Amino acid sequence: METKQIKIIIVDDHPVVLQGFEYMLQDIPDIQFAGKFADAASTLGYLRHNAVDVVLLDINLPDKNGIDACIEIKQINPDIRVIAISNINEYSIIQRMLNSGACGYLLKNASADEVISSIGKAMSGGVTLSKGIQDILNDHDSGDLPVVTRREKEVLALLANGLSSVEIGEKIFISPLTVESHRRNLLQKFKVTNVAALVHKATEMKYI
Amino acid sequence: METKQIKIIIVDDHPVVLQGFEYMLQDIPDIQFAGKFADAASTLGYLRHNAVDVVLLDINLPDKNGIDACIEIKQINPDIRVIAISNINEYSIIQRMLNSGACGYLLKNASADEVISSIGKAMSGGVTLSKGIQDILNDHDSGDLPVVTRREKEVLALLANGLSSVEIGEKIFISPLTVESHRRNLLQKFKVTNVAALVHKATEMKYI
DNA sequence: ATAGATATCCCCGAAAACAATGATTTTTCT
DNA sequence: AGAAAAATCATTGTTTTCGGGGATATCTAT
Repeated sequence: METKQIKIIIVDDHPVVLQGFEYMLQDIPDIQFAGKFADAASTLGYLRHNAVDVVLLDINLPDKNGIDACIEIKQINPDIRVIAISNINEYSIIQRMLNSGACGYLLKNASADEVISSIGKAMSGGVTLSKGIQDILNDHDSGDLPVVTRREKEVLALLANGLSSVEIGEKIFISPLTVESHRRNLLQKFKVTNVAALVHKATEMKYI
Repeated sequence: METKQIKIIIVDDHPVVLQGFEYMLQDIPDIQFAGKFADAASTLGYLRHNAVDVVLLDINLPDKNGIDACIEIKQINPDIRVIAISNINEYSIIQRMLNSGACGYLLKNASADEVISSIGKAMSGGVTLSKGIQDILNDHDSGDLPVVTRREKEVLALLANGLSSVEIGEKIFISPLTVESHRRNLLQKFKVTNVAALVHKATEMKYI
């Protein structure tokens, strides 16, 4: 009797990387390579109509960041195991990726063995991090990651587009005073003193 | 008699990509593969002490954007031919990369033939663009690219860090009034109405 | 149903940003 | 050397932000 194959797709905007992973995985008996995608939109479209076990998900996508993409994938089907792949070894990104439901974080220079074992662990409910990632996480107390609410995020994006508090208020039908509250909370959460720095920091941390 | 080999280095923060290019080029007789680098700092350090003919340069580097890196490479030695490699097919980036002295722009999914022919053309003084890139350039009038001066760029970076006009003035020893002039010029050049939008747009366009 | 988080709205005063011009001095390039 | 571009400083006035408070709602999950 044979066990069911693990259906897997890969999402990355680098064709080289897609090729590399496909080549790496195509001969593994337990793994069924089900597709390659270069952006979030096509991936989500596919996932809405096709069953998949594991998604290898890059953090840098052209149309959306990997964190939001991960959240949306989990909304479509919480059982899908998402493994983040990236070169970024910045604490804030890794941490938030895991908070968003990813069950692993691989660097792109991971070996084939490492990738395959991650997939195995992911299927059995475990979590895998690339070598070194664990160290990065340990070096930080988890107190310094801004947690922004839905509304705050909305305001943040509009601020980045140059709208004033009044304009934002008009746009999303709330009082400008409320906008200023959100704005003040954002400044506090990101520990900055004006919107310019807020936008910069939030962009770097991929909140926008 | 044999012609002199072309010395070439590759700069990219993706190990997979580095490997791919090395593999692709290692057996070409006219090409001497001289090194792989993952960031701008180590590349510039190497170039200051070693002669190189061609640099394949990624636009996304961890410590600096490819545009600035290219400018600095050309300062070290204007004879070095820089070929940009990237997935980004955004007009502003391509155009500015070429303005900065790059003599080619390849997408990362370029074929081996395409890469090798680009290197050849680069050595003979020509310019190569990947398929499709030329079309992108033609679709734009070259009027909409902000040209920022050195001082403006300096101010821009400090603005992004959250400094006020007064603070910036103190920091770079000019009157706050002058800072506001630069700031106003930046707002005009980027066609935005406040600093938040300026920082956002400038970051997207890799001016920061 | 009740606590805790989130979203909403309010007031005030100081500080900063923005808008519209204009002018002078340096640099830079041809 | 001369023109063009960049950098500098200035005036005046209006709008917006920011920081310090606080007060209700509304949602959410146990």
